[in-house]
Amino acid sequence: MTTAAESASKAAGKAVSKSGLAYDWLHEQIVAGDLPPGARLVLSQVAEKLDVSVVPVREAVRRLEAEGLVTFEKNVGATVAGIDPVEYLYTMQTLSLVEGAATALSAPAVGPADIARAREVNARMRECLHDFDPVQFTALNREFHSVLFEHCPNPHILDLVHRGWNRLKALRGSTFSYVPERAAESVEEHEQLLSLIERGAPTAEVELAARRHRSATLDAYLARTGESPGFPTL
Amino acid sequence: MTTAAESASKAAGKAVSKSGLAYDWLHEQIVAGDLPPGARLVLSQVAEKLDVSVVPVREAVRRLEAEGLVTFEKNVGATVAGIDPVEYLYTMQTLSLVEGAATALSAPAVGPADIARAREVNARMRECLHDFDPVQFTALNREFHSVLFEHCPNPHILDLVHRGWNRLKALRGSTFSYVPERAAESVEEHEQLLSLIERGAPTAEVELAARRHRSATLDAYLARTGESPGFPTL
DNA sequence: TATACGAAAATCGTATACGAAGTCTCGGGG
DNA sequence: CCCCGAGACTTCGTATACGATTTTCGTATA
Repeated sequence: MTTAAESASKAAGKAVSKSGLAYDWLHEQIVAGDLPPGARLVLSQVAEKLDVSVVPVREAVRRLEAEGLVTFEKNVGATVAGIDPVEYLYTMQTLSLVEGAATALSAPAVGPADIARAREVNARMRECLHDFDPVQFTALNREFHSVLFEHCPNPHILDLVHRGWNRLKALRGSTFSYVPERAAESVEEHEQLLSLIERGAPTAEVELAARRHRSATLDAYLARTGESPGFPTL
Repeated sequence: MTTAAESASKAAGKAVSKSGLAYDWLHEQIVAGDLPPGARLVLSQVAEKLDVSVVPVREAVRRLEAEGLVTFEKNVGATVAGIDPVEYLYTMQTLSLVEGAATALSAPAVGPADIARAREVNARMRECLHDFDPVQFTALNREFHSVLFEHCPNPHILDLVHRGWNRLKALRGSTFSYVPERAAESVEEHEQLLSLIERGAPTAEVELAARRHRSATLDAYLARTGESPGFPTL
């Protein structure tokens, strides 16, 4: 018999312990959107599905809670977190902060090969613009930015960036995932960002540009919904 | 009989579950420095000391791991994290990033009463300068900055600030905790920071000042040890 | 003496079992 | 018809037990 656990293990190829297996499986399900926000996670059910006991599942859920991907209420249960609009604002603001820094800190280590790769990805994003393919566009967008921030030498900041992206990705399918008005602008800003990095612009300048690039999406979202942030912006 | 668990519970007054109890106790021990970096945490021993079983302790340790306060190696055990100098650099850099943002975002909500309180704390820091009392100075320093960033409306950023401070506090007693050359400067910069906030300076300006205030301590540390960061700074 | 090997101890990882707390349902009363 | 309470049901929280893995230490051998 082939359990869901085994296929998850095969897919990720990195689960070493059973708690790690449960974590990987749940993380994948949530980030991929198969477990939508608000979905309930019953420990015993997950345990049975993965053919493990509840203890490792419990541990996995607590880890996901620490990442902000699920909320865990005492004696009630775990639910996939995320649909609160204000939470979206917080996440975007935090991501704009840490991603801006990560991109700036990465910049000196970004070589011509990385630049070329990013340009290629950006070109494909342009195509998605014509084809009206938001899903692919979103995926490419993450790939583009990954190239720019993955060389960040500070692992803490890099980890925060990953967490922010994962939180956002978990919201795909919800209202916030894609702001059409921003898509075209975004592709242009990507080009400007690459130019800055290519010419070795000062760290502060790259940081500001990268931060603005993201917070502009937040602004567009706010403009579209007609909401006011209700708190200061960076 | 009075167990260590009960006294910890009484001290914090917030432990609801046993895993929460174990977490609180370990967190307090680590942050207070009673469990120095490198100390080994054996689950069964901690469990016995707190008069609970190993399962809640295990969960507490994983939570602490997520915060970066302990490292947990498979089939080996948990140790209190922290003495690596490069790790100190990463932590300080991250803290300078998030604390700068938190302070800037707090600024509009900081009222005259807060300002007055901060001034009072800063005055006491001046006294510590004369009395050569680094421990008290460090404590007051945290209190001072708490007043400035605790109004941060974004809970994610605020949480990151708390984590950073806790990590640093856990290192007290190690080489990094106190940079004498910075103490005097620091008190002056506090005054400048208060002036900025008092007059309602732009968010970006407050952020930069708060960030610089912290990263300057990092620079002083590097200057003293003669080390080079080996990676870009913000 | 240094090193390789093996057994024993220590410690973690997980399964199972039971108790505690919360939630839902259904029946009775207003 | 609506409100409310007792019971059962669901789900988490923790304890205990056992297996798996690593480390340690003694011993024999080159």
